[in-house]
Amino acid sequence: MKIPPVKGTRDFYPPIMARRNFIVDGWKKASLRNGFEEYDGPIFEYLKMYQIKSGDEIVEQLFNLTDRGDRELAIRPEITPTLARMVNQQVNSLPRPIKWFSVPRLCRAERPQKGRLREFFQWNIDIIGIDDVRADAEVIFTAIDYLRSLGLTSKDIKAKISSRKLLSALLRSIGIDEKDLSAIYVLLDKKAKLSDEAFEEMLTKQVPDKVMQDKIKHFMAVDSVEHVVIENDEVARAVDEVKELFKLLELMGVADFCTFDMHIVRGLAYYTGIVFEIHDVVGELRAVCGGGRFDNLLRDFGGPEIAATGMGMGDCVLEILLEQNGLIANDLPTRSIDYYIICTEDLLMMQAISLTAKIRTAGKCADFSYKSGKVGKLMKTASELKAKNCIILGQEFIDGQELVIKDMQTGQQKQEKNETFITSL
RNA sequence: GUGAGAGUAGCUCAGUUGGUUAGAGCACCAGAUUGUGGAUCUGGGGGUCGCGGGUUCGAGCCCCGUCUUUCACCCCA
Repeated sequence: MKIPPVKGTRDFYPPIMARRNFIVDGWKKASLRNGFEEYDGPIFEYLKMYQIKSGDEIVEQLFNLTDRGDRELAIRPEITPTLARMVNQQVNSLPRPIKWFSVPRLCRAERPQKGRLREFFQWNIDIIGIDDVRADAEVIFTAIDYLRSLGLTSKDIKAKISSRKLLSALLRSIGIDEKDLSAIYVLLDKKAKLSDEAFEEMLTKQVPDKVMQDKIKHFMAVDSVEHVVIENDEVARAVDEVKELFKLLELMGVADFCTFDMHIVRGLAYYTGIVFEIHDVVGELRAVCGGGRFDNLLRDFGGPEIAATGMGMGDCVLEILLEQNGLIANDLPTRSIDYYIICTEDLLMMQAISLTAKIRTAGKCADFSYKSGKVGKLMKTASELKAKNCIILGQEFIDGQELVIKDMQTGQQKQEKNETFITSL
């Protein structure tokens, strides 16, 4: 019986696995050089954990199960709740700031489409315990640092940055009620995807007052934080914070990657301050990454009120972006063989295996051919395996324990006593 | 969950108005090649034409259903 792969999943054959490792290794390196420590949690959690922030609708988007003890569980669709749980558990003993990263495998039962699958990897970095835009700046910098290290430039990608605090202050300054804010956030978040007419219509439904509508459209059209009209102290403070953030990003040398964009709202309710998304400049892909400040998260998961900011970057959109820009090879090496051992006759096979084992024991990568025979054919195999060196056991070995060692790059070969070679490793 | 396109060898695809035993390139295996590598040539293996049903004397081709996939919508942590 032939069983097909499950919808929305990927099989990582060695060449594809090499690409995944290229991405994941880059994430880990970027995290570590920016001062983050790695953590991970279980691949499933209580279903309830994901309902706290997102409500019951989210259950349809989750892979959930009931275990034999009747526990309602779900495969993790994100790692932030796990992070909140883990930090809360040890909150009094963890040194601040907590700068943690993770590259979890996540599952969401959504319909697959371009840049979105049902199982994927997502790089998460979070800074907990710092109520200051310096932390937001560092999160944004780290994301850009990674993308830049792969060869993407400010002509390819932009970090669009805004502030929930600013938006909230502006909306309230024109008389929007606190309880209507989240509905308007959702609408504004969609604006880029809607036609002007459709947006107009939805806005009218949400905010019937024509004067208020115009005010919203007016401040949403602002293209620089410098041009925000200071309505009151609260707006002024929010503006100052955004200005400070841009100053820091300038200082960190990534200002050309960053732009202020009022339309970045993020659908998620839990953001409380700076929010940002990184997009391809062409704008045909969904966001490469998104994040922001969520100062209430730990409290919402039963912990103390501690400031937090972070971001997530999925591998699907990123891979498309890298592919489009020719920044990820499709023939990345799947292994690296230092020595490939071949022998011309079957009676040397035992010696070949013994030699291979000795090289491996010495810490070098070695492999041997299961077949003895024609040197030309076996060498072709060595070549296909991209072995750095090929060691031939033949007449020279029979006559005097001599190995023929060929450098596959230069084509030069030398002869060496078996014992001498092994001790030199 | 809604809508549209696609599905033929491991991969990329041909396949005539429906007509005998379904093809090519690449990949794989072997030989040419009895001690020196990415080439060339020759040969070989590999298919329930996604699956199920229907129309027909006859279906890879037409119709229906279903699964998968691609793209868009909903959603997007």
